Amino acid sequence: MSDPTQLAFRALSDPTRRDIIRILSAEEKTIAQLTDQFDMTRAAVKKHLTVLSDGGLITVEAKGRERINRLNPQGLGPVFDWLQYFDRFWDDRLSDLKAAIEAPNPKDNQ
Amino acid sequence: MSDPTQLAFRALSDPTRRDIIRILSAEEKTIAQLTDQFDMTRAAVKKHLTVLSDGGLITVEAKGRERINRLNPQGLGPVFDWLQYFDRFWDDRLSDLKAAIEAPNPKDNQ
DNA sequence: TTGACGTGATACCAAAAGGTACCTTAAATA
DNA sequence: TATTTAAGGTACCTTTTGGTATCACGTCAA
Repeated sequence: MSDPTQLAFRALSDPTRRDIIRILSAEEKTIAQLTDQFDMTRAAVKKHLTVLSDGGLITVEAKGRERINRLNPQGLGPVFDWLQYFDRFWDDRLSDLKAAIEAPNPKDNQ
Repeated sequence: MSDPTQLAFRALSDPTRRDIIRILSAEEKTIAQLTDQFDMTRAAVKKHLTVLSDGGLITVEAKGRERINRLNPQGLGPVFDWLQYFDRFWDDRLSDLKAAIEAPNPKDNQ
């Protein structure tokens, strides 16, 4: 399966994965650090991270023996693209969001 | 399972269901009419409709022996609520969307 | 270099998801 | 009323998913 939209929606469909995303939105974490916050094994957390990575929602950087997991906000792009289809139901107000999302380098103010 | 956010994300996690939502955004349909547009049985389509209904994304009206399936745009509310958490990554521009979504009676212009 | 630690990979299991087949029920109509 | 047709319900099958257990590998530090 390689459709980015499907991969992103799938990644968001699990509550643990949504929690991980929230945690990573505050601070980058290693797998072990994330595991501390859940009642499951490291292997299970790592599987979720793989799904999130496949969905483009996080990036992983190997650093020594650790793996630093970071949120990739742009990964939500396909989700917003899809949702944007429903513009008409909200009077095109959703278009504003779409434009905002697509602005380059979301995190810095340009 | 009864968490509205989870039910909505789950409903969106399948490509067939997202297609159904798009179709219903153009026009209301019976189960049989929807089945015509997919390569699967009516029972399978009906299962997807049940998931969409559980997720609050569609409404179903019994009309004689038929069931009229309609899009319920407000059902996307919990999804936007969740996504809104990431405001800061887009400079609070996502807040505008949130406000738009939460305006009463989205479909009529008030 | 030895050991502890963080991770990757694999095998395995249970439950959920997506699908079909079949039967029943309800409504429109001849 | 009898027939046809659309829909619901249930049982069942297969694949995927979420989880554990276990072992191997690379890296850091004593």
